[in-house]
Amino acid sequence: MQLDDQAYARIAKYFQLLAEPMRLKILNGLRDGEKNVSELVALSGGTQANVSKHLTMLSTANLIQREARGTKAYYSILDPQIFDLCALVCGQLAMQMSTEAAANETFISAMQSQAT
Amino acid sequence: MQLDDQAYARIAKYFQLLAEPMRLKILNGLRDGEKNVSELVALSGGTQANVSKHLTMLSTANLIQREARGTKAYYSILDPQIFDLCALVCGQLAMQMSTEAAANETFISAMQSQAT
DNA sequence: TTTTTATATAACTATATACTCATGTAATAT
DNA sequence: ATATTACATGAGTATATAGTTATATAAAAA
Repeated sequence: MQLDDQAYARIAKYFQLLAEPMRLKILNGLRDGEKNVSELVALSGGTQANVSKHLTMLSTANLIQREARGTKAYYSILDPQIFDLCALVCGQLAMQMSTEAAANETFISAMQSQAT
Repeated sequence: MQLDDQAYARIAKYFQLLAEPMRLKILNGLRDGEKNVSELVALSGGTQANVSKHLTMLSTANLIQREARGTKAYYSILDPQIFDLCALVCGQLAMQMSTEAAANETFISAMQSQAT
């Protein structure tokens, strides 16, 4: 696939949105349906200002949707495929970790067999 | 899914690796097999120092593999699933763009029908 | 109308990171 | 031995961004 610089920039910007723990937490919090800002603040453990900023970012990028009802603002996932992305990464990391675990075990038993 | 803070941090770091145009370009350059640094420098249009740094990062994170042969260093993709990630994002962006395009067309035809 | 509740945002700080330039290092060639 | 080629890396700079604090805004309640 041949991509121009603008395409790389766009894809990178998309990944950048997912490259923050707090945003991932927020997105994961929205997995089972819409939540308002206060709920997400409680759920994430972040400050109101910070959560609100992340929500604005995600909303601007059309990853989530905002709907104001009364004094509250409800956010919801726009494209659930985000979770496919996260699942892929999780699988990838799980594999890395199990590989490391296997290496550790090898290392440990090697150490043990060397022990006097 | 309940994830602890460390898990979010790890997933975020993984996405961070994919959140740079130059790294995406390099990874895409490795899609059809191993390449050495000079080849990747030529292909990406970056400087040798910068490409080398990105390669070190990707290699440290076990996204790619390094093999030195003579004075050259050949890099190759370790887990081709990265491309699944990119494909998902590309699909997502394509959809966004077509939505925007549709909106633009609606806008344009609305404008045209208003024209005197 | 005043107060309260819920959310957004501006100003600021601290940190991370992409990049460049210069230099180090190691293998091959002369 | 010296030079060359290929790559890695340290130092320094510029920029982006996550976070905090304080404040603005807007709807609902008193």
